[in-house]
Amino acid sequence: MSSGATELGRLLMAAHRAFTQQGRARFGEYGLSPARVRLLTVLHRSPDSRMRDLADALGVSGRAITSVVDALESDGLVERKPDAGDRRAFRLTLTDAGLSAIDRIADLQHRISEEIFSGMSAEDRSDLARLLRAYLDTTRDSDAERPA
Amino acid sequence: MSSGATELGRLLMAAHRAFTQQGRARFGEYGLSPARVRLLTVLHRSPDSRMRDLADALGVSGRAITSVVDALESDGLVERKPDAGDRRAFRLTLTDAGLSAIDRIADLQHRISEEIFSGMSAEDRSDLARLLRAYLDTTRDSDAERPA
DNA sequence: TATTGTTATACTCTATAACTATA
DNA sequence: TATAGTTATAGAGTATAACAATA
Repeated sequence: MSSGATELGRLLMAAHRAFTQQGRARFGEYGLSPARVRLLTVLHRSPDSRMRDLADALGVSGRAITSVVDALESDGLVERKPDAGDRRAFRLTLTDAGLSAIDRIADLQHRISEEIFSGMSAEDRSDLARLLRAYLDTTRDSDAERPA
Repeated sequence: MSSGATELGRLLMAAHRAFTQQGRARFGEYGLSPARVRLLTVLHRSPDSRMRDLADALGVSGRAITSVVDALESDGLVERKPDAGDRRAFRLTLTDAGLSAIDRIADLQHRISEEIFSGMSAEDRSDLARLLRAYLDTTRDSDAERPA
């Protein structure tokens, strides 16, 4: 079954596309693009992160972080604050509006996901989640081996 | 377990990201961006498509198709040919170089997928493929109900 | 010297709107 | 009138490279 893996890749791409095309419009109503949602989510999990660390966590260039943070800051969702121990760096914090955005994101993710996965049985959903987690674990390992 | 669906959405996003970040660089070496790969693949499955039909199949605007086709045509991978029955329209065909690109795409997808999913057992991989297919079936149904 | 974050610049992908040529 | 595809224009997201300030 040598084409199994190829098929998996295609399925993963197709599933992602189906999922995001449903969600993009809903998030867009609140000015929440995928890149902004990802940065806010990571920042919420790791408060007071430096921009450099966010770039690493998100797997993008430092330049990309500047753009997204500029946009989020001008929308009042995050704030740059000087790093006490390193005057080159900024610490990012979520404003109250940013925390509200986090709530809205969680709510939207919940509702959209419920809608979108409602056609699958509970068992299939939990199996799918388990297998995706297993996949992510293996890629994280191979990433570590391949620091490039 | 009301957060199961939310978790699934996040996992799907993360898995897609892990997958594409591995593949993007490899495809990029051949000038094959995601949008170009998708168009070539759809065109290969539906030869002599009109641009309008490609836009619908890919779920993007007509404008986006013009850009991608311009790029592919200037790289010599596709050709615009007049539609015999409708002088407003073009039929797209893959050139020999385009067919070679299709072969390269298949080969790369195969190799990358093998690498990336090699950490999972054969059983987990086939289960994951089955569940992704099940998910895609349900979204295709709900798309049909929601022609928007 | 190395690192943090910025500015400068450019590319891909996408969108809407106005337009031309046809249907 | 409606449709196929284009040009004009714009915006998000990303990248590399050169730079400033700091480590």
